[in-house]
Amino acid sequence: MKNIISNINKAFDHRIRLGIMSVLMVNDHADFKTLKELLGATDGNIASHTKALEKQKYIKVEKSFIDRKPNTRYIATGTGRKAFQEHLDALEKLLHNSNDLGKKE
Amino acid sequence: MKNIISNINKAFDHRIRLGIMSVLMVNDHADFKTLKELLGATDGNIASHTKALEKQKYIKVEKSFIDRKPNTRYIATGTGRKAFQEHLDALEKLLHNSNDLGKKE
DNA sequence: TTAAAGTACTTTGAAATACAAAGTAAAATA
DNA sequence: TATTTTACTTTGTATTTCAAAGTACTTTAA
Repeated sequence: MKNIISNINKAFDHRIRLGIMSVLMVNDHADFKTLKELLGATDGNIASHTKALEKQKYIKVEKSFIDRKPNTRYIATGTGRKAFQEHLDALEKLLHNSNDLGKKE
Repeated sequence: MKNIISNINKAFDHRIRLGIMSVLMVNDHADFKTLKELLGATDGNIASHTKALEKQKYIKVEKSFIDRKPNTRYIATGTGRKAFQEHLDALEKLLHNSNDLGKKE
């Protein structure tokens, strides 16, 4: 490993994306409105952050109509789950392991 | 609590700032070059991220000369340590607690 | 002793990202 | 039928991130 943050995934740097992934790890899906409320974010915010995660193939979108109204539902992909888990492991290491300069690796 | 990420500190969203704080939590100080090497970042990068943390009073800077060369040393402040610990607690909660939509809070 | 190379940063300005306001389109309500 | 609400999407600005270039020395080497 070259540096102590090399396994921290840039895609999860932002708290809203962290929140979205964290919700989608425990629930097999969540819709636009739910994410918006859970995260206290604006519409445009949810739209752009989900789009970013989608672009990375970390989540996928399913559009349908529920009660005649459009519904956008987000689901974590296998790739996304794996990437997020690896990110969490990296975080764990960064935070609990020694970045102690006294120790040589 | 209004939303599940309300206690996540925006100042620590970025992996480089996360890394800097994490290093400064276990070591009572670290200098510019050390941070740069540990984090695999460029000079300008370290300069701007430390400046951001400084602006928040989360770290402080001590400038001196070591072997006739300028040396910039960073130290986490009490405020910074507290804020970072709270951030970690919030992360812990977000990641391990239930954002399970099946459960009402 | 001066020229070239290295060290330790800081500044800068372009590129990428984040944001909320405004826009769209259909549904519910009055 | 008009008005409001719901569920998003688009847009333009504002902010942030980034590394290249700049500054101010110090060290080495001729």
